[in-house]
This record gives sequence, structure tokens and C-alpha cells, in this order.
Amino acid sequence: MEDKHEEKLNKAQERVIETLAKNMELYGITMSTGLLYGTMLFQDKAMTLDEMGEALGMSKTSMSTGVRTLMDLQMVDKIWKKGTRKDHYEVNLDWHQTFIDFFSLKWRAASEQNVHAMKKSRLELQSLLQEEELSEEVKARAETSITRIDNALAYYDWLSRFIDTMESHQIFELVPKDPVKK
Amino acid sequence: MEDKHEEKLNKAQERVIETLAKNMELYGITMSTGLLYGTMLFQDKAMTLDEMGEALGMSKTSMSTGVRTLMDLQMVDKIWKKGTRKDHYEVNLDWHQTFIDFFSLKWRAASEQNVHAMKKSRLELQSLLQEEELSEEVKARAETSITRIDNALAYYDWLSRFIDTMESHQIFELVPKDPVKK
DNA sequence: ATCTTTGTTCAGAAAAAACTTTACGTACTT
DNA sequence: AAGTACGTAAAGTTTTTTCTGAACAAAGAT
Repeated sequence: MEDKHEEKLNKAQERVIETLAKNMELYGITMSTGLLYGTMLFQDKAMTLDEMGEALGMSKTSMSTGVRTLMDLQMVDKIWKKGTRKDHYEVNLDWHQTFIDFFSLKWRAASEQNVHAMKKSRLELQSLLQEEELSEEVKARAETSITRIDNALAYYDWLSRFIDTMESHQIFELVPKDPVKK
Repeated sequence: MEDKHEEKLNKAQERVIETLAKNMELYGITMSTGLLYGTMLFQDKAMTLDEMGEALGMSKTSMSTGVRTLMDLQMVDKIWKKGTRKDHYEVNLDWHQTFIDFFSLKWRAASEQNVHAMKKSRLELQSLLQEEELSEEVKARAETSITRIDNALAYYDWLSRFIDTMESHQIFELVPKDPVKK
């Protein structure tokens, strides 16, 4: 009887954990690491690497790398526990912030790299257009390229401001955390 | 001399293409498909599968699957060209819309799946709490689980409204496409 | 100081993903 | 109707990623 209840509980949890894990690839997170996250989510205590390995039936090494990935994304935090030498981890329950952190971190970085490359190439293309004896064909291609780059740069400017409004939480003015009552 | 110019042009383009491709993993897109996208970006004509294969030194099959991935994400469009039997493709230059489409498609889908699983499990957990002779331990765990689920559901409710404001372009009121002049 | 415990690095094994070649179906051409 | 061009599916190969076990370094315990 007791087992029956426990089984029901586990089944309910596992459904969520697995769905969550599957969809975490949007965060660039592997299924296993997603399962780790989900497992920790339903724990009311911070977990040690050994407990994780036990829970998932995986090596401690994998837990170590998995939990580091999650830490890098601010999805879990390392917790101080006195009286034990083991590290303890628990999920960061502020999902809104997790989402924002992910964006700031990954999308901002990508955006900046792209902008950097584009600006550098744009300069080169401009200088190319100054060249004497530039064939019409190359000239046309360079001009198209600059147009495409400018178009993209306008987007990245927008994206940067977009991420700003998330980081500053200004976004919650437009889209409030608590839906406005009717 | 002519070659010199062309080489300069290609180098400028390739820098952008490669950077772009590398960072497209945020869209869940493989490096090769990213290179394909970048290549098409700097083309002023729509490309055929054969031209793509030529340009990337890859098989036509790969181009076929790559371009389909990009089409699914609305990043490229298939173009009608009369007088030829080949399919032609060109990138969708509206980057803002591409970003929004990606979000609508991927994040909305993930969100809905997660919500679905959570609601289902939440019901099961509620019903579990009604059971007679429920051990204190299981009861406590079920209650924690419900709390965690409710916390997540609040976030997904927000996320859904957030995506709404993107799809409806309301987001451009808060974050205008053209930065406000000073 | 020596012996444990703990987390991580590294090399190799296992699994998954990406890419290519072959084969096939459809639609256009002659 | 037969032949050809085109895109894609399927099977097989190569490459990449993930996972593990052994070895190691740091910190604590004895």
C-alpha cells in the first residue's frame, strides 16, 4: 500500500522530469543533464554528487560535469552545509531569472561575437570599395554584402536593447509576472 | 589584382559566415547548416541545392536536409523561378521576424509540453493527497512537488504572455526597432 | 605525517549525430 | 511511352559527443 502511493508519486514526478529534460535542449543542455536538473527540482534537500549518481544510476564524473553546466547557467547553486565535506547543490527556483540569465549569457555573447565579426568585415569591405580598378562584379558583391551586414547589425542593435530590458527587469512592466486581474 | 580583390571580399564574407554559423547552435542548428545559411545570406540570387553543394563542398543530400531545417525555422524561403525545374532558396532577411518565429515555434512548443506534463502530474498528486493512510513522508513529498510545479507553472504562464507580445509585435513598443533618437 | 574522503582531469569505450552514397519516386521532356 | 532531372529516403560510414573508470590533487581526519 505504501509502495503503491510512492509509485504514484514517482510516476508523477518522472513525467515532469522527463518532459523538462527533453525540452532543455533549448538551453543547449543534454538530456542527462536535464534529468539531473529535474531530479534536483523535486528534492527538498540540496543534493550531493553521490546522491545524484545514485538517483540517476550514473557515474559521479558525469554528475560533476552535469552540475557544473547547470551552475554555469545559474540553474543550480552550490550550498554551504557545515558538518560535511561534500558539496551540496540545489536548483535555483527563480525560473524567470533563470530564463533571463540564460539569455544574457548565451544570446548576448553570440550577439557580440557576430557584431564584432560584422563590423570588422564591414570595414574591410568599405576599404575594398575604395580600391582602384575594382571590377564591377566585385564591387557589386561588396555592396550587397555591406547591405546585408547593415541589415543584420540593425537587428543586433535591437536584440541588445531587448536583452537590456530583460536584465533590468523592465520587461516585467510590459509583461508582468502576475497576470493583470480582470 | 582582380584575384586580390576577390580574395579580400571572400575573406570578409567568410569571417561573418563562420561566426554566424558557430553561434547558430543557439537555434539548435548544426555548424554546417549554419554555414549554409551564411553562404546564402551573401548571395544576391536564390540558390539551388546544386549550387549550395558546390559552394560548401558537400553532398546534395546534406543541402537538402540543411535547407529543410532552415525552412522549418522560417530562416529561408523557397522561391518560384519559372523556366527551371530546380528549387531555389533564399534567406529571409527580416531578422527580427526570424527571431520571433524561432521563439514562437520552439519555446512555445516546449513550454506547452512542460505545462501539459505538469498539469497532469499535479492532478495526480492532488488525488494522491486524498488517499487514506497516506504516510507522512509521501504526503510531504507530494506537497513539495505540487509547490514546485505551481512555481514553474507561474513562470510558464509568464513565458506564454511574453511570447505573445513578441508574436503580436507589441514588444516593439517597449523595445523599438529603431532606437529612439536623443 | 599518514591515511581518507572528495571533486576533477584524462584516456578510452560507448553512444549519438552528421555526412555520404546508393537507390527510389515523382514530374517534366522528348 | 521512355528517358532524364530533381529531391529525398534509407543504409552505411565517419566524426563527434557523451559517459565511464582510473589516476590525481586538494583538503580533512586520525
